[in-house]
Amino acid sequence: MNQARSLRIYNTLTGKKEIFEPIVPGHVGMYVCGPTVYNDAHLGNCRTYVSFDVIHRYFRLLDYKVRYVRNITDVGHLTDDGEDRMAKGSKLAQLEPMEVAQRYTVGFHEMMRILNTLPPSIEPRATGHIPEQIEMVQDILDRGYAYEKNGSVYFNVPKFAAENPGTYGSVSGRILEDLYAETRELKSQDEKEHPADFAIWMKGRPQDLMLWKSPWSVGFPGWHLECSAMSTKYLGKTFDIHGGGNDLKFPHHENEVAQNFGSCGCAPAKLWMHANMLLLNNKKMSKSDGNTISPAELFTGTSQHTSKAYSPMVVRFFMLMAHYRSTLDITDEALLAAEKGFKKLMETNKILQSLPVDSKAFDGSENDHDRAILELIEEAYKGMDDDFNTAIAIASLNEIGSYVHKIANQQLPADAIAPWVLEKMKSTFETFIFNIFGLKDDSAESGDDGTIDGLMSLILDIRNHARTQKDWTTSDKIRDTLSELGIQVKDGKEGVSWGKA
RNA sequence: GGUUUCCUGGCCGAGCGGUUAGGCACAGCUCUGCAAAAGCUGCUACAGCGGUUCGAAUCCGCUGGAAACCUCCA
Repeated sequence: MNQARSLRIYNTLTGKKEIFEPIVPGHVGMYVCGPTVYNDAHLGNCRTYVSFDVIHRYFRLLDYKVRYVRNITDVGHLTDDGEDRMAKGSKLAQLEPMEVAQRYTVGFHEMMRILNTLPPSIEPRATGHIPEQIEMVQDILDRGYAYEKNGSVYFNVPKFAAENPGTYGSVSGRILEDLYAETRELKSQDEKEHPADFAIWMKGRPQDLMLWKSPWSVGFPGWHLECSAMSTKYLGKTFDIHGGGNDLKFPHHENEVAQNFGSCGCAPAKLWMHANMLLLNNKKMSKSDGNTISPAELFTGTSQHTSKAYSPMVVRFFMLMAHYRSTLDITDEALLAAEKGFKKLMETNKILQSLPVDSKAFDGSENDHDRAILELIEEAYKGMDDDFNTAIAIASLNEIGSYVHKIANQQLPADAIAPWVLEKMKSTFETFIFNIFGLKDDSAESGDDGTIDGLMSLILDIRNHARTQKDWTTSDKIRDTLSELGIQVKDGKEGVSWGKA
């Protein structure tokens, strides 16, 4: 696998798929907006990070050196009542703000681990980059795109937009005139010269808990500044990809672009990627309005919205069945279908890997089956090349799986497929399932050291013996009892196997 | 109110002008002591109405429905 493949990625800035061309050949710099750690990660967050995890993994598969930066925001986001989120969380729980941040950061990491996402290369925290943010505020002031009022500093949107045509609104598609018309008089905007302006430094009030010294006041950085400052620090002024959830387009990403542009005169990212929302009850999942399922509820089956528990890998697979730019509706039926599909794919892979390869029969020949399979393999990669279309890739694997079963069931002779093609099928499955999709077999976990396998093989041995004696009472009792325990006995042509139902 | 997106078979979901996407469910068959598992076969849909085109789910217009953003959210 190499970078010769032509990768097309949808760019929010242009509204089109573009051929990906890295700024530095062989390298990818990618920044993804991370979570604000003031409460538990919810499933919507997970979908975005799973999406970017697959993107990260695919770049790596293509042999790019990826620097993947995903921040932790542990300061600076105000709630609608004007209170800092971190402060609010800490007051409720009688904790230091950093205790709140720490608790939920740990929880977030744990969730990312459970969902088998690779860690980012750098995970900077907003509170660890206050000097960088102050510096950026100063740069913006120096370039004349901000003004100070009573110790707070505001970004001057109209001036910036007028002097830099085509920048403000490039991410969200918003037209400044509409913003003017629409921005009604909201509370506490008295200091702003224009309603579209936004704070890049806020003077602290007595009730604020997280405060830093700056040339303008003792206060804290603005809502969007940390991403601008940290992406610049670790990826440079202009880098390849900036990603995040769809709901961050405005105002967060729009203002980020303005800040970066305003401080250095250049665009931060060439390519902006946005993952779409996870839906529940046909509405966006949202922690603020309670329309949400926590991952824990999903994994334990305690949500009112689901009939049973779904494993993290089933949830991950469910997410991959849809394209990252589509909204995805979470329903019990859809999860059930994903669970079946996931188990079948994993089972198919097991069977495939156990098929013997007759290496001496290599003669470079191809028949129709071979060509069809090679075509399907190519389609799986083409799907990924086309804006990371995991749905296409999964469909292709399923079709290849059909050949696997036909051979395993001897509906197709073992030599119907050339050995080298069979080898390629094996490696393709391994690559896609584990390296690209980031799935893992979680059916057999529970820290078992082979005891269960041994017991099962003994039990199935006894059953088999009973069957040869035509002792159906005994053999059926074994099968039925195991079934009650959630273990399914599978009688195949090649012998008996078992799995958790 | 403004901006934008979406509307695909029983369900989920690809699709970006011309082939059956795929999965789940369902039905029939094969295998099997019975069953399950597995396989095979079937199930051909694109909100409605117009238009462009040799040809449209795919492009354009209108109508209807839904959602997102415009305020913190992935």
